[in-house]
Parts: sequence; structure tokens; C-alpha cells
Amino acid sequence: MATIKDVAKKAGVSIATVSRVINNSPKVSGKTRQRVLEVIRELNFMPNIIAQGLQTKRTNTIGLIFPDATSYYFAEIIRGIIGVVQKQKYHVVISSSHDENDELRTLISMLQSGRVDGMVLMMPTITDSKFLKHTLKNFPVVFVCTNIKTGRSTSVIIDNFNGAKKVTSHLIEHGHRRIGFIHGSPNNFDSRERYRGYLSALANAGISKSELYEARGNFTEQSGFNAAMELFSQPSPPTAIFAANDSMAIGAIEAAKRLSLNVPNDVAIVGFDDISTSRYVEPALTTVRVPVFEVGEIVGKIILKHLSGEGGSVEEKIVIPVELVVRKSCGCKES
Amino acid sequence: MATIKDVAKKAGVSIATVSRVINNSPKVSGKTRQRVLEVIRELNFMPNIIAQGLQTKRTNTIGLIFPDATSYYFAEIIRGIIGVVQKQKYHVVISSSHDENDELRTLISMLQSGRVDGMVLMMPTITDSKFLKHTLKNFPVVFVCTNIKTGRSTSVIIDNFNGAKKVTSHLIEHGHRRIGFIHGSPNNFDSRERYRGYLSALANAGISKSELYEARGNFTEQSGFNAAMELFSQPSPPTAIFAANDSMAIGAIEAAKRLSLNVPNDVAIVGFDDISTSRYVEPALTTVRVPVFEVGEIVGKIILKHLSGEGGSVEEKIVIPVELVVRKSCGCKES
DNA sequence: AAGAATTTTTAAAAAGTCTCAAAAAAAGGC
DNA sequence: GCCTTTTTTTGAGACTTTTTAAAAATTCTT
Repeated sequence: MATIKDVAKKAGVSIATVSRVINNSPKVSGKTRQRVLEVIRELNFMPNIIAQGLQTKRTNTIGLIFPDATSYYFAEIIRGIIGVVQKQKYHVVISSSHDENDELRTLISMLQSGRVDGMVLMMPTITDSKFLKHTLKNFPVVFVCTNIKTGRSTSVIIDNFNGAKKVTSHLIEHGHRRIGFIHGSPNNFDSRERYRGYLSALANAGISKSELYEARGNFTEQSGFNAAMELFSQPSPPTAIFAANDSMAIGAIEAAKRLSLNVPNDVAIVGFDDISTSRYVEPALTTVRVPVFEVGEIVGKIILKHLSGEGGSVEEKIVIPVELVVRKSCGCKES
Repeated sequence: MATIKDVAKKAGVSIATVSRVINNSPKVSGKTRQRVLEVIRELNFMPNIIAQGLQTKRTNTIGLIFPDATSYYFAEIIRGIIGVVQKQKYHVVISSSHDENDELRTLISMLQSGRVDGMVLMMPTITDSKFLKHTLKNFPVVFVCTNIKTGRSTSVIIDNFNGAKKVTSHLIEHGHRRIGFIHGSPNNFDSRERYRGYLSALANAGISKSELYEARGNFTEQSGFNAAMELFSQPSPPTAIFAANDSMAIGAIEAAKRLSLNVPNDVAIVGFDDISTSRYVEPALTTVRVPVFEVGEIVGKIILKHLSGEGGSVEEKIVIPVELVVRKSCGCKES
């Protein structure tokens, strides 16, 4: 592998000159630049990023931490991010984490070891934000689906509250009064907000909430199934269920089928996210569409903005609007 | 941020000694080690990976190049890889690519700039392998779903041939003789192999192939829909269709529904991959299950083996077995 | 107290960037 | 044209953080 020294020697200039050529410094004459460029091509020289980073303290790398879960959601966000940052010659290093400690460990190690210039954190579970705030002070970071503020951070969150409110209101318009809610993982930010939206819609309609109509899941289909079973076993079960995500809603539909309940006639079921499967379940799932890929792109743009340094301040919080997707499972006839 | 120098000064030793402590060298006395360790904790010191890499020529990073496509398939493989390599303190940098040139450019840049110790390449489209072989000579690399051999490579591929043969044979057992095939993207390795399996099953049953029963798609649902429409418009359309992946099969089912053809009575449709949606389409899709996550884990283990250097040679080619998943869309009554 | 063994330090190396000063070229004055 | 002055180019060497081999210092044996 050719180094800058080889280039310098072959071109008959000092390494400083070669460095200037590489970095497009104007302080080098046309002739010399041409000659150096030629040698670079000849030797197939590429500056060693490691050495470069040592001096400049920049790695052109963005760190990405996300939960280790099979999820269309995260996969698409990541795809969106990679798409935009790659265009600006940034690389992405990805870490997945099983739990909070894991997460923080990776985080710290990435930061302190100087491996990344900035980070995108998907930590939907609300954590000890005090610690986070301290370690991330003045480090460029974008939070996805968590609303934490550090010195130089932006939070990108989706409009869970209004989405949930809309879809719950839709159920109320169908005449439902006993509406169940299936929570996602405990402490999950999205789940909490969706719950708030659900409550708000109930309150607006003058329906009082009942603990009996709430069950806990963890965003998996299985947990949705179990939670729904629990709800159905009430003496007077809900006539509609809003699950905090589509996977659980699909599990709930399975549960209804198991008990020979017709969806949507005996029980209406709606979800959140609009994952690809939702169109195909029987009946097709009414849900709230989250533009996941676009969220990724926005996140990518924001972190780039943070890193470019120039160009003024970055907003602290960005709320992504969502859209009600009406299909069959809520009781609507036309899709 | 504390550097090794700070630690050395505070502990009253040379930086070499600190370095030895960091690297668990035995050439340092217990007392000194203790003292240094203490200071390290005090100053919250973490070695700068960049500087470390400059010296050791190791980055503890694995490069990953995969096609830029929404795909459960790739997302899961990546998840599998990250899971295993992370345990060995390796990081993963991901690049996605739109086309072949893109791919190669990223590849070269990752290699030459010394950013990664090894690579995993998912380039399912058959490329100019001569160039690849040249640039990757003696560089540790694992190919996924492509069968290319370089000096130090392993190919992990799934048993497309036998999977396709099994599922096609299953259709033949149902009595079908006019069996259509929907190709995936042109030059795609998986698609080609699945086609070979299809042909082999036909040949075994003494059915002669017909160009009329073949249509081209690109793995998307839409392309499957179009391809199926084309097949159905034949004067004597196929009574069964094998699509090279599930998404296209789902598109084909849509097409059948559009033409009011009953699946599986008027036309049987089967796919390949067993994506999560396949269970939920109506009728549930008969397909071939690919253990995607496990593929990722295997790939991870292999690249680690390559990188560890010791421990003998690594196999050149690993074929992952697949499994027929019989549901309703083939005409079977019991799932 | 010499020799051996162990521990620690010094200094070079890794591959670049960057500052500052020197050299070269260009411009200006006569 | 020749000698300054100014500007542009170039180069030498410091610097980034860590590892590592060789040299030096310390401790341990006998």
C-alpha cells in the first residue's frame, strides 16, 4: 500500500506538498499539483484515514446505536440515515444493544475512543437521562424517538400523541365506548405517548378510562396475543382494541380468531406504524402510518447539519406528522 | 479527554508502562499495575482507538456492504452479524449501494483507507468478479449469496437449488404440469439458482420447460403482480406459479385476485424466503424458509474466524439448508 | 557485590496534518 | 536589466496517540 511518503518521493516534492494537494489547499502551483496528482493515480494512493483522523480529530464516521430487535421500523430508519450521510462521504458504524447498560457502554466507548464524530441514538426506552446528558454534553447527537436534550442535540420524534388520538377517535366514531389499550414495552417513549393520545381521545368523548381495559405487551406479536386474551377474558370485554403497534394488533387479531370473535364485528382492532404486513392480515389493519424511511432521512440530514458546524443552529425538536390509514379492522366497509 | 500521557504523568511512570497495563502485558509489576489502573479509573481514560489502530494496523472494524433495498432479508442478516461480532469487540461499518459501481467504489475506499480489518459483501448481483478478485486478494472477506472465490474468502450461500426443487416438486405432486416461474432481478445469483432448481424439478417429472411460462420480475411485489398478469394472459395459462421470492408471490396472489382467480383452486402460487407477511396473506403462502438471522450469525462467526488468523483454515463455501413450509396457497388443506 | 532476572524508560515508528520559516517567483522602482 | 519588496510555493520539523524493541535501571540471587 502506497503512503504519502512514497508519493512525495516519486513526485520529487515534500510530503507537506502532497498533503496540500490531497486537501485541495490553494497554496500549491498548478504544475506541482498536476505532477503530484499523476503520481497519486499511478501509485493508487489513498490517504490512510486512521492517520488522517489522528491529526484532524475527525473520523468522518457517525455512530448509530439501536435496539437489537427484528424490526422493520429500525431497519428502515437506518436505511434512510445511511442513504443521506453516505452522500456526504460519511461512514456509519452500527451498534445494537440488548439493554440499557449495554447501550451506555457502547456509547461511552464510541465517544471516548474517538471513533465517531457524532451519533444517532435510538433508545426508545427512557433511561437515566441525567447520565446521558452529562456524557453527551457538547457532542453532536440526534435522538430518535426519545425526547432528551443535551448541549448539542436534536430529538426527532413522531407525532405519537396525535396519531393515537386520531385512531382512537375513529373507533369512538364507530360507536365504541369500551376501548382497550395494549401498552408496548414498559418505559417506552412511543408507547407512553400513544397512551396519552388514547386517553386524550377518550376524555374528549367523555369516556372515563378504566384500568380493566388496559393490558401490557412488549411490541411483539406474541405479547399482543396474550394481552388481547387477557382483555377478552373480562366480564364485559372491550368492543374495540387499540394496540400500541401493529405487531401487537396482529397478535390481537389472532387472539380474536382463536376465540371465534369476528373482527371487526365483535371487536374492532387497530394498530400503529403501518408495517407492511398490516395490509395483508385478514381483516386488513386500520392503523397509523409512520413514514419511517423519511424519518431516517431527516435524522441523517440533521446529524450532518450538526457536524458541518457552520450554518447556524439546529432545531431542538422535530415532530414527524403521521397519517391515519383506514382499512377494514376498525369496521369501515370501504378501504 | 485524558490521554495516555496524562495517565503516565499522574501515575509517575512512562507511557510505555501505561500501555503495557492497558494491554495486559505481564512485564509490569503488581504495584505499578495497581497504581496505573487506579489513575486510569480516576481520569476515566480510554485509549484512543485511532492512535491504537495507527500502530497496530487493526481497527477492530468489519465493513459491510449491502444493497440499498427495503428488505427483511438483509436487515436480519445484518442483525445476525452485528450480534456475533459485537461480542468480540468488533464494530461494524455499513455501506449501502445502489449499483455495482457504487459498491466497488465504497469497497475500494474502505479497503485502501485502512478503515476495516475485513469485509462482508452482499452483492447478490453477479459482477465483474475478476476485478473483485484482484482487489480483494488476501483480504479477509465473506461473500453472502454470491459464489466468488478470492484468496482469503468464504462464500455463504443458501441452498436455493434444493429449496426451489422441493417446492416445485411439491406443486408437481399436486398434479400441476403447467408451472410458471417468475424470475427475480436479472443476474441475481439467488434467482438463477432457484430457476435451476425449478428446471431440475420439471426435468425430473418429465415436464418440458416452456418460455411461455416464464416472466421477469425484480423481487418487488409490483413486479410480481405484473409478471403474473403476463402469465395469466397466455392462451393456456399456468395452473401454478413459483415466484423467486415471497414478495413477488404476494404480488402474484394480488394479480390472481384481480382476475377473480381463486388461489389455490384456479392457480397455485408459491414463493421463497418465508418473510413474515407470508403467514398472513390470504391464502397463507407456501414457501421455502430461509433462516436469515442464522445466516447472519454464521457469516459473523466466519469473518471473525478469518480475522483471528489462528485456528486453521476456513471453509471456502458454506451452504445453508432451507426448509419447505407448506401452507395453503399450494393447495394443501392442512397447514 | 557480581550476575541474572525483572521492571521501567527511552526513543523510534506508524501515516498523516499543520505551522512557520525559507526559498523561489513575481512585481515594482529606478 | 538589476536590486529590492512582496507574494506565492515549498520544505523542515513538530505534533497527534499509541505500540514496541532496545537500552537502562532496579531488584533479586547466591
